[in-house]
Amino acid sequence: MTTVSEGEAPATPTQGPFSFVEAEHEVLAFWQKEGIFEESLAQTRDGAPYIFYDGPPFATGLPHHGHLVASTIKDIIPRYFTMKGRYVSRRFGWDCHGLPVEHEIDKQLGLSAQDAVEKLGVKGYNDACRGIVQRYTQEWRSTITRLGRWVDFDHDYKTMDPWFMESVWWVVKQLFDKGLVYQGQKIVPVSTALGTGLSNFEANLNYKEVQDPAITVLLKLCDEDAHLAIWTTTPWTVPSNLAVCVNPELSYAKVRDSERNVTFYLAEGRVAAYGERHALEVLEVVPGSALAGRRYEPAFTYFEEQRAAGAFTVITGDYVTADDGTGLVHQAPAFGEDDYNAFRAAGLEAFAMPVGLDGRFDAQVPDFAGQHVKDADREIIRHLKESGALYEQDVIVHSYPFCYRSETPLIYRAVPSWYVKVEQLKDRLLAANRQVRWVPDHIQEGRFGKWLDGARDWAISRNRVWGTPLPLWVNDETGTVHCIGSREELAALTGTLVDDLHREFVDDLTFTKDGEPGVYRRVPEVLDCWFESGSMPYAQLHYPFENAELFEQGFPAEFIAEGLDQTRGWFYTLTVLGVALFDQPAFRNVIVNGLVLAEDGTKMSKSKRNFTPPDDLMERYGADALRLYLINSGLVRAEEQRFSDTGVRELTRRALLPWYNAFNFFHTYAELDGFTPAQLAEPTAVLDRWILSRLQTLKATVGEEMEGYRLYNVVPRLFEFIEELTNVYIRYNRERFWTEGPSEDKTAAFSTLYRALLELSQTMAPFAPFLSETLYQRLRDLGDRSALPRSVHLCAYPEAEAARMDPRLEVAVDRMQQVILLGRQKREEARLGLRQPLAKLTVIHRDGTLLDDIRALEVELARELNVKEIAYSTDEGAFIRLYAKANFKQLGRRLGKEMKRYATAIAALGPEALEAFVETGTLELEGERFGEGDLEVFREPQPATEALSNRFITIDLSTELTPALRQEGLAREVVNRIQRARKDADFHVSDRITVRYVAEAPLDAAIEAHGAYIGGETLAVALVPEANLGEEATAVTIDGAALRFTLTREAR
RNA sequence: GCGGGUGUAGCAUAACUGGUAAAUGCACUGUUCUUAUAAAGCAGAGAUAGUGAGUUCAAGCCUCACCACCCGUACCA
Repeated sequence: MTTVSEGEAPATPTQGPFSFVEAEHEVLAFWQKEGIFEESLAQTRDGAPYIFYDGPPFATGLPHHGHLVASTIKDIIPRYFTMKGRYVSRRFGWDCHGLPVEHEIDKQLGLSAQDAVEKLGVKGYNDACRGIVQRYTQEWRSTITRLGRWVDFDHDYKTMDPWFMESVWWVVKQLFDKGLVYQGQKIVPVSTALGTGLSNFEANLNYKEVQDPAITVLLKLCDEDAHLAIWTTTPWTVPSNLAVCVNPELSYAKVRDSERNVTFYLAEGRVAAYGERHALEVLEVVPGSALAGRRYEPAFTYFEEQRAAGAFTVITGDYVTADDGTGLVHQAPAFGEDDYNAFRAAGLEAFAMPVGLDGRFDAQVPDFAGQHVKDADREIIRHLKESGALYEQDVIVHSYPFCYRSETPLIYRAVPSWYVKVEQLKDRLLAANRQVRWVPDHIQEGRFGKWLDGARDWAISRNRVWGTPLPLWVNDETGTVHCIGSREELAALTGTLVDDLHREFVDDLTFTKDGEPGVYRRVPEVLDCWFESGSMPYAQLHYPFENAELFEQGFPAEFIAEGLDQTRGWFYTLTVLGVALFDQPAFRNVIVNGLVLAEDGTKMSKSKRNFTPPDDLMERYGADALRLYLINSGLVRAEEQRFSDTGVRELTRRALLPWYNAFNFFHTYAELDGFTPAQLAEPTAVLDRWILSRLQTLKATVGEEMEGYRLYNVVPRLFEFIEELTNVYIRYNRERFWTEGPSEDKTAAFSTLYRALLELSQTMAPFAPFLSETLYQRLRDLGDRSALPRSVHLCAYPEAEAARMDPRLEVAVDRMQQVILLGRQKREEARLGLRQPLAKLTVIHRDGTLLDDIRALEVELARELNVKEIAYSTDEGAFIRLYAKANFKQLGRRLGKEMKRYATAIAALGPEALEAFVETGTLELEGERFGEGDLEVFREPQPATEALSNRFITIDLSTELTPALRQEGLAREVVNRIQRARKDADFHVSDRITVRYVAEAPLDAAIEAHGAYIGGETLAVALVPEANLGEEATAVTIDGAALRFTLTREAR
């Protein structure tokens, strides 16, 4: 064993504690000052393009944890492929239109959208929206940049840019020309207080338990003296009743109520329920199909003219059940989506819409005109009672959606709407989806595939103001629709060339066509903002007006990444438009991230303050730690995850800190020794070759995982490598770096550690871009700076080198570590601390080559286990016995049902049979022949030996203590106590001391015998026995013997 | 209600095409250690794998049912 026996102990690094956060800020400044991002693009400009689409976030809020996850992914993949030589342009996008912005305005003004537009005008309203859209851009830019994401903010795209909007118009026209656009009615939740339709999402925000009337109404059949019994909780829709729906598969009973003297039909399954309150006699049971097509008289006569269009007929629908009500469903197609769909399915044209967006009846229903529908319920019920149509009146408690802003009940109501025929595209959508690699893959057939499977036509129009106007002009006489696909076309038709396409610029533009009566006027709607984000691949390039070549090269995109919530959002709209326009998916690879929850498992919520804001987090732990934490979680495969600040800290502790410390160790001694990369030498030492082999494995596996977009497999590999680098390589090799004067071995050690640290920084650069850069720069500073690129991010991604791989060596080191484990175990059993030297360790394995490999690691082994001598033996028989287990995987396939029997027989095999098997490699047992690999042979110690083994290797450690060993152990204990006292006294590591002591036997003899050793270890110039030590002396007990001593610092 | 996902030690996570002592980190208990480390090393204890059934020589993994949680969708007469 070598120790630093004389001279100065190497100085510890002089800098204060390393601050990851500060270092990251320095790196950010460096990147910016030197234009490294731009350089990385310039450098790869001629490489194969790797197209990445950035999904635009809404510009109305600040970035939250979910954005950090997506941004981390969106940074890692592009950085990786850039280092692979691909040209990865990245521009940031902003989603500017849509409800959130309008809500902000409405909130500011305290007005409903309708009132606000009335007050400000379309132009004023849009100007207000425009004004707030960019409110948070600076915060976004700073947070995203702080996270280390490289993306071009200066050449961003905004969905409100006129050129972007023009491409969106072009997209609409493509669909229009393909006959995929039509007008229909969409049943939407309407807030009558705000006078506007809401999205389903908004409607879902505020459900309440309420009481509503539930009435049963009888409708007289035309061809029979009987009625149809319908049940509804919205009496106000009864005046608009146009049909009754039955399930053709259900049985319906014709019953007679003798008290009321009335006959009616209801589902057979509901007879019992109604029978509880009425005396009912079943006259006849018929299938629903028998009722289909029959006509009846409506309860109100306001829409008599609709009879010609097929109204007041019994239609059929599968959705009808006999779970509640009467099993006959009242149909008001203007007020229910099911109703509307059933009407379309039945091919009925009839339609009645007597209610305005304010929820009031209009003149079509004179009896209730001007009344709000909810207020009219009572009077309608009274009318029905008076006419005798009301059979039963009840109250039901159910959950019902309320407007989340005005707290009034929502109503469902038809709004004329423009649609894209998605259903017609379904097969092609599914085919396109099959060409996409999803991470995680279950989304392809699961969530997303199922969503496509159930796709409905897409309502793309919104009755809003702030958005891209729907480019449809309708002839006010003929009803002919003209779709405009560019500013130029608009100019050609209207004579006005506009710079902006928002409503205030195009609403008033009209045109006529030769030989056609009437004037073409624009429809009032704007586009669903999802249509715009779906158009992003084309519109961000202003395709086809500009960049046609660039676009065609880069479509579909190689890669996108967004949250699971985009299944119905961006993923969907991208796919629909990609298929509609080009019959292709819009992206080839997609990583879907999951929802970030607060630490308590609930949603992150600003009001609950159950999370640390992203910026604070990064200033406390650093962005690298955060990035690694995020990608080491289920978040990068669409699983939800509780976010824990301590988890981020943990990443620092487990990965970044040991990594930095490994570097710091290297750097300290490299500087002292003047090591430069110019001296780089090929190592020969076993552990050198070993750690470099492990480095190759790291590079190979990380590369593989990245090609499969499995970010979640990277950090575990990093942990492994860091662990081996610090706790094996450096720990076992420390002394090689301490030795004084030049030596080949020292140069090899420096070379190895340099190479490992340099390539580690390159391998980790996409994931932990800051620390990688910091360490890379400091490694680069050691030698000729021009020999390496200016930034780690300008390096080529390192590839595994086959020549440096040495699997056999990796096994040997693994076995050595097992020997160390076994040795410590043995010491533990014998209650012998590591400070007590032991005489001899014997490593036992029948394979002499393996023992030779281990012999190469003898120095390290002896030091780690504190033994004087190491012996090797291939004579396993003397120490252990063999036992065997069947290799289930291999044999199970061959033996099938016989497996169990043979497994038992194999387990019962004696040592002799196994010796023979190991010798010859074959074995015959109950008529079955077993070869190499069929059995797994394990070792266990012979009873009555001191040996210890695990499944792979065996040791024998002599635990006998000679007086000499004992004395040496005591000397080490003394060293330990003196060192602790030095530390307590705050002496510098290089301070010389004098020790005065008084010791009982046998300590006194040990100190005398090993005085030189003790002095060397503790830097004591003298060890002086001193009988009269003062009170202040340190008193300790070693092995029952007392020792008192004082330390005096020598003048330097 | 419907569709999808998840359920592994106190907590957070892992395991190749089903293959036989269920892995890791934190926390816990014990222990060791001054010369890179905001410490670290080693050992130990702790899991009826949500519950129940099925398929199989063999199930944490496949199938079915149920339960719980999450997401989406619908709330409808």
